[in-house]
Amino acid sequence: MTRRSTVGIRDIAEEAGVSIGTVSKILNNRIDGVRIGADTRQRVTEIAQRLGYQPNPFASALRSNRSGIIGAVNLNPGGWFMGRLGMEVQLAAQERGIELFVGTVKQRADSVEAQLTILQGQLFDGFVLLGDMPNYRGLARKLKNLDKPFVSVAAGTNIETPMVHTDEALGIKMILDYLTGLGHRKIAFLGSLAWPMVTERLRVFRERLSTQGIPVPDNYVATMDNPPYQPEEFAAIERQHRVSTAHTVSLLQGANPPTAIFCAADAFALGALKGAAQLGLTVPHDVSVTSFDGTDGTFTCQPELTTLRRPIEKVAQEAINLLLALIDSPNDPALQKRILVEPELIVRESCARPPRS
Amino acid sequence: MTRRSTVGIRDIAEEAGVSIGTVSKILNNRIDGVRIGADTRQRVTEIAQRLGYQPNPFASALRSNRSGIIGAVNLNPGGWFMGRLGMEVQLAAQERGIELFVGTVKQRADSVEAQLTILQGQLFDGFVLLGDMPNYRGLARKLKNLDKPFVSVAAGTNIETPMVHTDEALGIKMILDYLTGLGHRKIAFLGSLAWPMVTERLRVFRERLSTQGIPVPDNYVATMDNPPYQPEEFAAIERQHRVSTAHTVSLLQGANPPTAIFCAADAFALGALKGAAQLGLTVPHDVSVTSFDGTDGTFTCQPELTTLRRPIEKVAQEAINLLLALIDSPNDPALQKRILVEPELIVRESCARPPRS
DNA sequence: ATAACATGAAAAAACGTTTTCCGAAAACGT
DNA sequence: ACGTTTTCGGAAAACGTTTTTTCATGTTAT
Repeated sequence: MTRRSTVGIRDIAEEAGVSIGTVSKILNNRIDGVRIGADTRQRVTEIAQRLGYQPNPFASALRSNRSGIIGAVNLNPGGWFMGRLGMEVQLAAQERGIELFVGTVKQRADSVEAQLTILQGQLFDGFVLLGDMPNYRGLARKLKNLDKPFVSVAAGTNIETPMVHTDEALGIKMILDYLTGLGHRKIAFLGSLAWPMVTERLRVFRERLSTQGIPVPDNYVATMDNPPYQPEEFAAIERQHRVSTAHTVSLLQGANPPTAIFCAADAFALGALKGAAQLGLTVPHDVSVTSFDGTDGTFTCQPELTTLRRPIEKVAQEAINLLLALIDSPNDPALQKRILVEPELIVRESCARPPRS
Repeated sequence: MTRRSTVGIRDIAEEAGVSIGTVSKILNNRIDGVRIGADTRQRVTEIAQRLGYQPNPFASALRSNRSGIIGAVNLNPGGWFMGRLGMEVQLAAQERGIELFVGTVKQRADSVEAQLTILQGQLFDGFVLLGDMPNYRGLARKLKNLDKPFVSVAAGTNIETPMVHTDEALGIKMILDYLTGLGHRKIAFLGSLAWPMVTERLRVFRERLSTQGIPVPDNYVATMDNPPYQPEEFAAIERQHRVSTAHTVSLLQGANPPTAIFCAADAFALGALKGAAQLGLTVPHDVSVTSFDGTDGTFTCQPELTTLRRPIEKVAQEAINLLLALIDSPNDPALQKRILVEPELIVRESCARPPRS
């Protein structure tokens, strides 16, 4: 019994007494053009089953020019939200029976370039680009030249490519309405401008409050970094935490301290909690804190954070759906769209009415 | 100017006036058998460069039977540590110039089987299996039948395959010595036995304390679940948190409460922190808490946790190194080894001398 | 001077599929 | 009965590499 390396289409053909072409057509459910008798179809599928046939993905991809694999590049895999998003996107692809190859990008710009090289290889039928980075627009332009379908997911920058994102403007409005509804008028912003996305959040934050006639003094905007982009910033959770703690301390110690702190991501909110604690202040009694994203860290802390949860599974599913549609019909103008999914406000323990001073 | 779909080896050959076989040999740095003149070599590489040649991975893999891609199956991608490990393993592979395909497994047993099907396809040259699961041994046996090189990473179960893992026995000893050094004699264990790994930690915990003559009463062992395995348990961070909070409360309210709580993973330690807080107790003044893994959540909390950090980057690198070696020489008996990497005790704020009662 | 060998490169045979093209037989219409 | 379709399926070409085999040229040893 010579151990044949693997069972191939050839073996099935032999066993069934048909040609390999026929087997291929049957196994791929080809309906176009040529038809196959029900009985042969039955017999062949049965034999393939019995022999435990596993198609050789390389031969198949080589000939058909479709790999059945899609790629993902995560621009910030170390972040809590983005790390999770990578996983969910994978799950979503799996659900649809598709292989998804996640490429993790290191925190250096040249690494993104390296990933691009990979994408240039014809390994993928298409890909998703997860997250945000400075000069996202430039990156997107390069990707477009690859002319392979891709969708941008959770990118702050607005570009003219298919994308799915949380409706952040709505989310910010939800948080702010909640806060003002509690009576807050002195609301500070805490975040890092190293991400374009946070810059955008700050813009919407200001805009929304100004339409409500609520002033945002400059010293209420506590940002960790000004552009230009510091590459090492990315994913440095610990540094984010330390700096936001310090910022919170000075925010609350300054003149005319805010009664609520709007944090642009979960990691900042945990910093705010710690900063308040260091001053001996109680959240939410002395100051309210909200976070943005709603990752696991928002309920393992004390007090548990009121947060705007980005519906990460939904985002992932929409992204995969859109990409697969795009792969099927790359030129369908109806698919050149933005999908916005609604976030959810999760009210927990970190907000209360402002203290009457 | 007809737009040729992609530039191939054929174009290079034409341009250089050599045969495609020659081009292939040059581009792959083949030294065995046939030699190539230095001048042609030079010329061909130069042309390949200029034309921006990207090899077709499918053609290459089809003929050579090596894809240059390795796979990873993460058995618990939702966990803080394991989620991170998946990313690091990928980074480590990237560092070595290898593509790594991470397969995320959903929290159901049949999903693991599904992943196996993928692995059975000849897509990968080898793979790493990340993490732990009930009946790991059975899984490993099936994987062995695939006869493709693989290494087990961070698996609690001891099997006879190449593996890399943290030296957990050492780590537990480090924590326990630290705790007893502070004067603790009443040390409780908090964790979930849904993972075989935690069961093993409990065993070592008991063993070590017993050699020190320190008793571990049954009510000091607070485990979330008894086997058999509850599939949904996996990755359910929130539930872990809630239950460990409750366990801590009863631990500390019971008769003869412990003065220190050894938590078998970070998520449990955050639960312990919250449980203590709910009783109005202060950590570390009233009770000490240690955690295991040292993921990001251990410093964003209050007080910051003293933890045993598993050196995740090191583990990932060793795993990739071992796997690549194994792919090169699958039968080298010297590679059938276990690699243990040393953990690190990070002392922060959550431990102190026991209160004198 | 001739056999033996080394060197450099061309030619051709894989690799396992998918796809295109073609033909035999059966079914159908007049 | 004779063309004309339809139905089912075989034969063979492609896909872009890698690998093996073969073939010219020198070059050295006898």
